[in-house]
Amino acid sequence: MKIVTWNINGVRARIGNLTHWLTESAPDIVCLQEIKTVDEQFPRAEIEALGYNVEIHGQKGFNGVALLSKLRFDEVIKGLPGDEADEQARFIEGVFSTDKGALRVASLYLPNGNPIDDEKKFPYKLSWMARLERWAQERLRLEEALVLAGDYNVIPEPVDARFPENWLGDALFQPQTRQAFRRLLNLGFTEAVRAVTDASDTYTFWDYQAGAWQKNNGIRIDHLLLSPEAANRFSSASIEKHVRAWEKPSDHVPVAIDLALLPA
DNA sequence: ATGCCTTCCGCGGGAAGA
Repeated sequence: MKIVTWNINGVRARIGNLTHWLTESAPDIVCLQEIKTVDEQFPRAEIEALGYNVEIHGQKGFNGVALLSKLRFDEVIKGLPGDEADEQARFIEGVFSTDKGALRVASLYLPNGNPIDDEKKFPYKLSWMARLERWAQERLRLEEALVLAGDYNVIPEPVDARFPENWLGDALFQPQTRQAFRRLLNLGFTEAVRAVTDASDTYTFWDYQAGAWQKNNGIRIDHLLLSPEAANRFSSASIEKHVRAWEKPSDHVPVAIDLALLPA
């Protein structure tokens, strides 16, 4: 079963790219981030026509996440618990039936957090990460195959940036950010890409500006975290980098994994 | 580092992104 995360940077602006990519890549489950639309304006019909079920947690103008799945949804939960006042649409989870039992997949869009001296933005990022850790701790107790995928806005290690020195003052590479990410991992997750390669040049994002793509000035910030039950079924991961060279690309590319699971 | 692009909203630049 192929599961992919992709920050699409506007699903309405990118619907042609998305349908082309779905046909080419043939994922079973897709975690989308930054759909930048309310549910009612999501281009549902074009995606359903390709055989996908669609669940959306949208928001006007920015943020917004979605799950696309060839499997039927047994359950859908929208929003990350822990702060009733948080109105930003950054989290959706779906549960599916497989030949090996339940599979839970979450699509997350972790706050950017810049600038770090803003009185709200970086604290919001860190508190969101703390909420995510609590959520993960609870979900891991279920002992399900769990894939926690999305745009984490975290550069985990220096090797995950072409020019790490450029990111020292950035929320994506702060010691507190990296520590919170390690705390999450240390609950018992396997980070899929780093489980199969320690290579540099495994980036998932290239800025639109200053010819970042042409210069390969990239960072790795889109991650898939696997519970032990998912990691035991995990065989491969790949970054679908060629999509960044398409016309009107997102600044992120799809990151895919394969799990030895079949629809029930 | 900033904002060299790009999206969104909505009609004119402003917010947001990373």
